[in-house]
Amino acid sequence: MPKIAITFPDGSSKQFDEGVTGLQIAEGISKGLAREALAVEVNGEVWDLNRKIVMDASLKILKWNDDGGKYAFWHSSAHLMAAAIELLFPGTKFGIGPPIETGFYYDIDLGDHTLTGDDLRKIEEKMVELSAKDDPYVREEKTWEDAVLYFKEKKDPYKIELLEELKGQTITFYHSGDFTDLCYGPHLPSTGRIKAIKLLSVAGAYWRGSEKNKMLQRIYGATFPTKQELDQHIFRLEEAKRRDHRKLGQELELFLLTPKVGGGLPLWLPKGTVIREELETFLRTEQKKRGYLSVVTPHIGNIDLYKTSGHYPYYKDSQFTPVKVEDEEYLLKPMNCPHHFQIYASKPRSYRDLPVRLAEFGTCYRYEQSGELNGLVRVRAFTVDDSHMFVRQDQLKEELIGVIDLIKIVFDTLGFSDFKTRLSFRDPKNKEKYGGEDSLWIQAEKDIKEAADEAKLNYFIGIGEAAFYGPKIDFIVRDVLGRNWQLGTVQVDYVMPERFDLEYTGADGQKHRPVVIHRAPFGSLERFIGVLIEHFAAEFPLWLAPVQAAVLSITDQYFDYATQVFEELKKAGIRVELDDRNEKIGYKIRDWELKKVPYMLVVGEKERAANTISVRQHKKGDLGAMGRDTFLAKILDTIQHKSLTL
RNA sequence: GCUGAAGUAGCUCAGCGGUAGAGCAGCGGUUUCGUAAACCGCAGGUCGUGGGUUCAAAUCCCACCUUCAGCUCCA
Repeated sequence: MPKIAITFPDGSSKQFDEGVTGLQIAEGISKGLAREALAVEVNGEVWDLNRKIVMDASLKILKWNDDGGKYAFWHSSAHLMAAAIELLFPGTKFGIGPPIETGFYYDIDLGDHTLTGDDLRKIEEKMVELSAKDDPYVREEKTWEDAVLYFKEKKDPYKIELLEELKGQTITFYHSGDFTDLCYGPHLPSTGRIKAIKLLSVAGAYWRGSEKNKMLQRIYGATFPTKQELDQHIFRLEEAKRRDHRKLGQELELFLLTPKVGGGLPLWLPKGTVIREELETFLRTEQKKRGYLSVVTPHIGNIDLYKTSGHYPYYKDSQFTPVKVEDEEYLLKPMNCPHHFQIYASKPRSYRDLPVRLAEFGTCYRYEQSGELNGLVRVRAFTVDDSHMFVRQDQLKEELIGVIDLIKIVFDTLGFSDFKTRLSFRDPKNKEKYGGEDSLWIQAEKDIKEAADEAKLNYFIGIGEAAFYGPKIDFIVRDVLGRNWQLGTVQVDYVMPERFDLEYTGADGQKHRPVVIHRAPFGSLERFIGVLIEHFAAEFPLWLAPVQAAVLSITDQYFDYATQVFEELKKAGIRVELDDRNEKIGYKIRDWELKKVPYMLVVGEKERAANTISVRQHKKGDLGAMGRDTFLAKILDTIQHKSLTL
């Protein structure tokens, strides 16, 4: 039997018979490993455990904690679900069924039948039944023609459509029990590995993601190797719901969304406005240090501005209908740029003046489809912490790095560590979607990449994610439900300066074009605060907390002293409230705990006599008595440093 | 916009053919209390809107509006 050499992740190497499988190798190492193994990585590719290895290879056994292991687990789970569906609903046509970040889904066409919660339960039960049979997942290679024939006989048009793109290639099928699917794998050794199963929801999804296609039914599910892990997962999902910014925003009176005003048009309540203003002040201060100039522009503008900018054709579907005034048409501004360009162009600029950094918290309006609206994270009126920076080509990279630095400071200050950075480039196959000369795009994408490299950003590249006028660096944060939201953004723009004929006079006395950087560290205050609420579970750091402290008197006999403490803190600039309700102290404490107020200051006989306050910290409990000055100095310090902990 | 689900008091929810219910919040009173809910009372709703079926509709049917989940699209 010929031998092959297998190299392990630790660098060690061992000889095996040719045709050995990953599972056999795992068994050779330990029984426990073989039990936990889900898939195997062979020369960087994820393979089935029982696929034969016929060449020298580097190899890693993948378990639950490896992405590749989870991927195989959920991929196999999708097949198991499809198998169950086929048994319960014969004739179902299958779309695609991939693993996703936290589970898997399968898109299916059931004809006229709409799935109910009851159906989901039945499918789930059937899956458990099939898992108990422990059928192996068997890989089979077929010619393209045989594959098409199979699905023609099975009358599965979606699979045939998928095959169209694989013409001429060797096709792989996977069988488990009586179910067969087109699939490049990899899969678990057998269905019995899937022990804990929960189907979560069913929703519509267009075939191949296009609005023009038929809508299929998509079933989302999650599976785990053990019941404990499933329970934990369900607990996490419920925990996440508790952090939902829409729920917390209502409970804590941060903002209001009411159909009486209109969908996606948030009203900021006094407590939410505190957060908003604190964030604005924070950024304004940082920007001042960096030479930004504040400007203010109106909420509407002549439609010609947007025709010049090119927003009008590109954004047509996402703008509100123009308003007519004395034969002129005005648009609710979908962006701030054209206004800022007019400010730049209002006087001649010298190369010595550049960079010019114009900044505004500018409210923009976009007509989003009703189904897109979502709390504060997707609205129709939002305020961009916008700036347009007019720079010379030779200043561009340095300015970009400066902007990235600012965004990092913003994210750091707020404790956002779990974010992704995407370099959003245009899709070269779809050039008509974008404005401007080819050469400008090549230059802009190069500039962005170099700046990102120099700023040591850990990024990935998103093809087709660019704005129509230029490439971007996007900062993306996940919300509690695992949805990704783009917050901060930096964009390089050679197109707009051209369209608006922006100029500066160079040292050579000639006219030159500036480059524009569009940037917004928060992205929009609405979305940012929405994500922030979930990030902190509305337990904000002291500098952002709408109410920083509440003074609670034990009984009404101590109202005078409580008022004294309250006035003193108020005078020092602390956001403090006085609880002089005729209630027991336990009641008041519970109330302020639920409001997530950082500090409760309890005063009664002892405190009045000693001229102190008893400090209780949110979620932490009684910290004991403290001198009034000591407490004030402590919280002023915490606020000033924007400390994340109390 | 599309597919599906849901709309009952400020909030959370029960009622699912026989003349609207609870808890919390609010208001009035009693209580004067030491670290997560004292007690008594009062008030509060054209049951999302409009049509229909019925002797009778929150409840059944239809349309529309809004919200939620997902898809598509985006800061």
